[in-house]
Amino acid sequence: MSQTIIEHLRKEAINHLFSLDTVQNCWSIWKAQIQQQLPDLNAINVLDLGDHLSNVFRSTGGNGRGQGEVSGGGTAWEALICWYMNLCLLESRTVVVKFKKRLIPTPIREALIVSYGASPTSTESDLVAITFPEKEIYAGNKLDIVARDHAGQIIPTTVGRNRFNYEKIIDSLADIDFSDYEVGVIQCKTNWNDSAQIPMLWDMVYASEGFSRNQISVGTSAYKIRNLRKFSYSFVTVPTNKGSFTQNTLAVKRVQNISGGNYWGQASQPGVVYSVKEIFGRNFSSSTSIGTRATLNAALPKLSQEYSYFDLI
DNA sequence: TGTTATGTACATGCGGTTGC
DNA sequence: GCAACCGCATGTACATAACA
Repeated sequence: MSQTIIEHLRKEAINHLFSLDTVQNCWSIWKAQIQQQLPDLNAINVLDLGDHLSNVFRSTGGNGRGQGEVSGGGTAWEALICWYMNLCLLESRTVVVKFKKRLIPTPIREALIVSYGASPTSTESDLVAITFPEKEIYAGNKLDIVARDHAGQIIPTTVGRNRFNYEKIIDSLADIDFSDYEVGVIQCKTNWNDSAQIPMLWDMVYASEGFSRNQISVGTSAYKIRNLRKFSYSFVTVPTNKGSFTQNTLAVKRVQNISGGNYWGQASQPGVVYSVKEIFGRNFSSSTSIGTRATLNAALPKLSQEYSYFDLI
């Protein structure tokens, strides 16, 4: 079956999620919760899952790998958001990847590196949303892609036992088309208190692109985020901590103005926080020419076959 | 002025990833 | 396969504001 390089990456990204112990332990419970919210499988219902993700996440609270007891629970939240976003973005040009070196094109990874003096500090291991250019090569069969390395040699499309040569090819394509790529970093946190200053500060650093006096720099000489078509930084929280969230809460103020916006897994609260389902319209509107809803409606019937790796049906 | 309520910051221990 | 490193969540201590 033919597959685009974009859908190849999406499948790899989702398979990676399911390989995590944390996800495996939670998935059967989450799946039941998610299916409850989908009486009928259509784009509106799938997108509206965003209003219920916090409840889905909390449903695995008490069974040993609880978000309350075990540190590292943030992994579970990140994975859930990653799964949800990729489902909603099916067949669009945007893929959300939980930070894994092998899956992120090198040029993009380098553009996100923040250096403090001589030491590079990579961005934290959060989600990276990559919107690929609207070009023929990304829409066709991945095995038909003709890409060349720095020496001008054609890169073979498969290596080893017929494995798609993803890393080499995507590095080459991302290098050539760098200025047509859009990148969104999505910082996931389960709580919403002082930790909100982390995304706030990172957003400032990225927005400033470094402070020469303090030898802080963003990206490498070859790849800068300002050369991307678009860059955004977003914050998505559950949140697990108690408390009221109003326009005046410090934690809210901290993330209210970050470039990609702030979201949670519940219904939007005007002036305070958006439901995570709004992230598509706000940050990834260019990912499809006919709109997220229409694209998704066309893709959903294939969920039981071609896209069975989502393990929803 | 003393007490209570609210909000913010810190310290600890553990899981996941990456490099060797 | 192993070990080191990095980032995460929670509980609690601390600071300040509100109130009697």
